[in-house]
Amino acid sequence: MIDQNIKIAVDAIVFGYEKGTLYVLAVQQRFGKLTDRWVLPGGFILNNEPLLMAVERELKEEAGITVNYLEQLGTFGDDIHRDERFRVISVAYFALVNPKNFVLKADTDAKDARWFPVAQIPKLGYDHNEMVNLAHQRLKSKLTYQPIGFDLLDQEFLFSDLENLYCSILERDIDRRNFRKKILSFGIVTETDKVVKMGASGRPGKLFTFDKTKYNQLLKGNFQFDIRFA
Amino acid sequence: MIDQNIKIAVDAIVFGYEKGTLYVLAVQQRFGKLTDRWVLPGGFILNNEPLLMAVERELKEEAGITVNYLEQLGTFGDDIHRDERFRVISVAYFALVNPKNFVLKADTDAKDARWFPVAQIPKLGYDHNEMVNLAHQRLKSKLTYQPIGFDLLDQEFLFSDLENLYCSILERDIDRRNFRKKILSFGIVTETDKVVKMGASGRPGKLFTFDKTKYNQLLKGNFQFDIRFA
DNA sequence: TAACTTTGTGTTGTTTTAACATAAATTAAG
DNA sequence: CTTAATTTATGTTAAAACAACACAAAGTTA
Repeated sequence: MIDQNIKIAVDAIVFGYEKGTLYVLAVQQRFGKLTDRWVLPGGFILNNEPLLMAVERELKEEAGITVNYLEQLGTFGDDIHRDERFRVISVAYFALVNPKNFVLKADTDAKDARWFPVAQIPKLGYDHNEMVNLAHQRLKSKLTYQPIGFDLLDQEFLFSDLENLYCSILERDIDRRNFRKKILSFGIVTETDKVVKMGASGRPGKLFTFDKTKYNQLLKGNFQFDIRFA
Repeated sequence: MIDQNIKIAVDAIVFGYEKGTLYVLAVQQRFGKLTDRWVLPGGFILNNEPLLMAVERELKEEAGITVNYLEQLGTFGDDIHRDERFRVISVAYFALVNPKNFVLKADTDAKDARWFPVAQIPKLGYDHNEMVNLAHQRLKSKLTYQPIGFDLLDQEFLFSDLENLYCSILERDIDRRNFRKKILSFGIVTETDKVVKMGASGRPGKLFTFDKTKYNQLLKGNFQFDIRFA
């Protein structure tokens, strides 16, 4: 009665940030015709597996990572001949992770797994470059109205780390003083009593943490996280 | 090799607005076990049919309408037993239409098609109530940062229509004077020379139109449509 | 012709934002 | 050990945006 020959896959665009550079995770295919080419981590879902679980499983299998943040990005299925064997519709997920927390390991399915700077992503298989672009846009816009930047940083961070993250992802200058004032005014970032001397010279800075509990409380009221200025 | 027994469907949450009330389109199932129950318009996609095209086709078939605005909302597939026969994953689309432009007709697949006020949506089949809720939220938030309200109105409208639309969808009072000032300041709404006497008494009002061309021009710069105030 | 209804417009105080400079704590170099 | 360099930390001010508010104009109804 219903004659559909379509398979469903999930793919993940995993962003990592380190020292001023934004990275995307890609894996090298081990199986199939086009072995060796780079693609986003992902794969077919199992019959009884929820979509989110499928993404998490694939990330574990192909790169050995667990993410800090994960949300659905969108479903790509109009490229009807993206796979030669049958039509594939892929549900793409957008993920954030702190690369420091993991050593990438290409486990089961992937031959290799690597971080590529977003500015230098190779030609990927399928419509994956398109997905990365969409995800990148999403990241940029979400950064301004949701406190997801913290999911890319260490739990304890210097204010300058946060500031640099915003600058480099949004690709523009931010006034350090206004930025700090604004962020602190929300009351969702708290100062620890730890002081750390970064890299080389300069005055040591205090470490800060993101207070998620406080943020969730505020959300119940009509608080709006919002960072946008020149 | 890949043993997937999953079917893919599309569903649409179609919003219509008329005289202060926001409506959602639902259709009554004609086929299947659970005949007569209300669901969102939608259905299985064809093997070679792009997702968007599938939605458009279903809307045509089940209700005889074409929409003004259509975008992907999200993919719902975790409710593994939503259909008894096999797992169904559904890509939901969010659509806006002006109900005046169409007479609903339940064509091929549906027994009936009706507008339900969002405040009084019956229990729908599958996870469709959940979809409606998500879409409703999306509508509310998009209204503030994208000029999609116009897709719910006539091409020529009174300022009070626009204002009432915002008030009723966002469910709050808006200062008429500040609202008008703000909208006009964008320069994307132009005054026609037509004057119309609404309903009964009161001073006649000028008709306005949304200048989409101008809006697209502005978008190329760094214009941001944004309406949010008390 | 008076009361009512709806459209149309301007001002003002308050808040938010943008722009900007200097002091404090440390390291590196001479 | 003194000076230069580097990084953190902090406050002020002018300009812009926002919120709150009231009254005149054009028509209809009683």
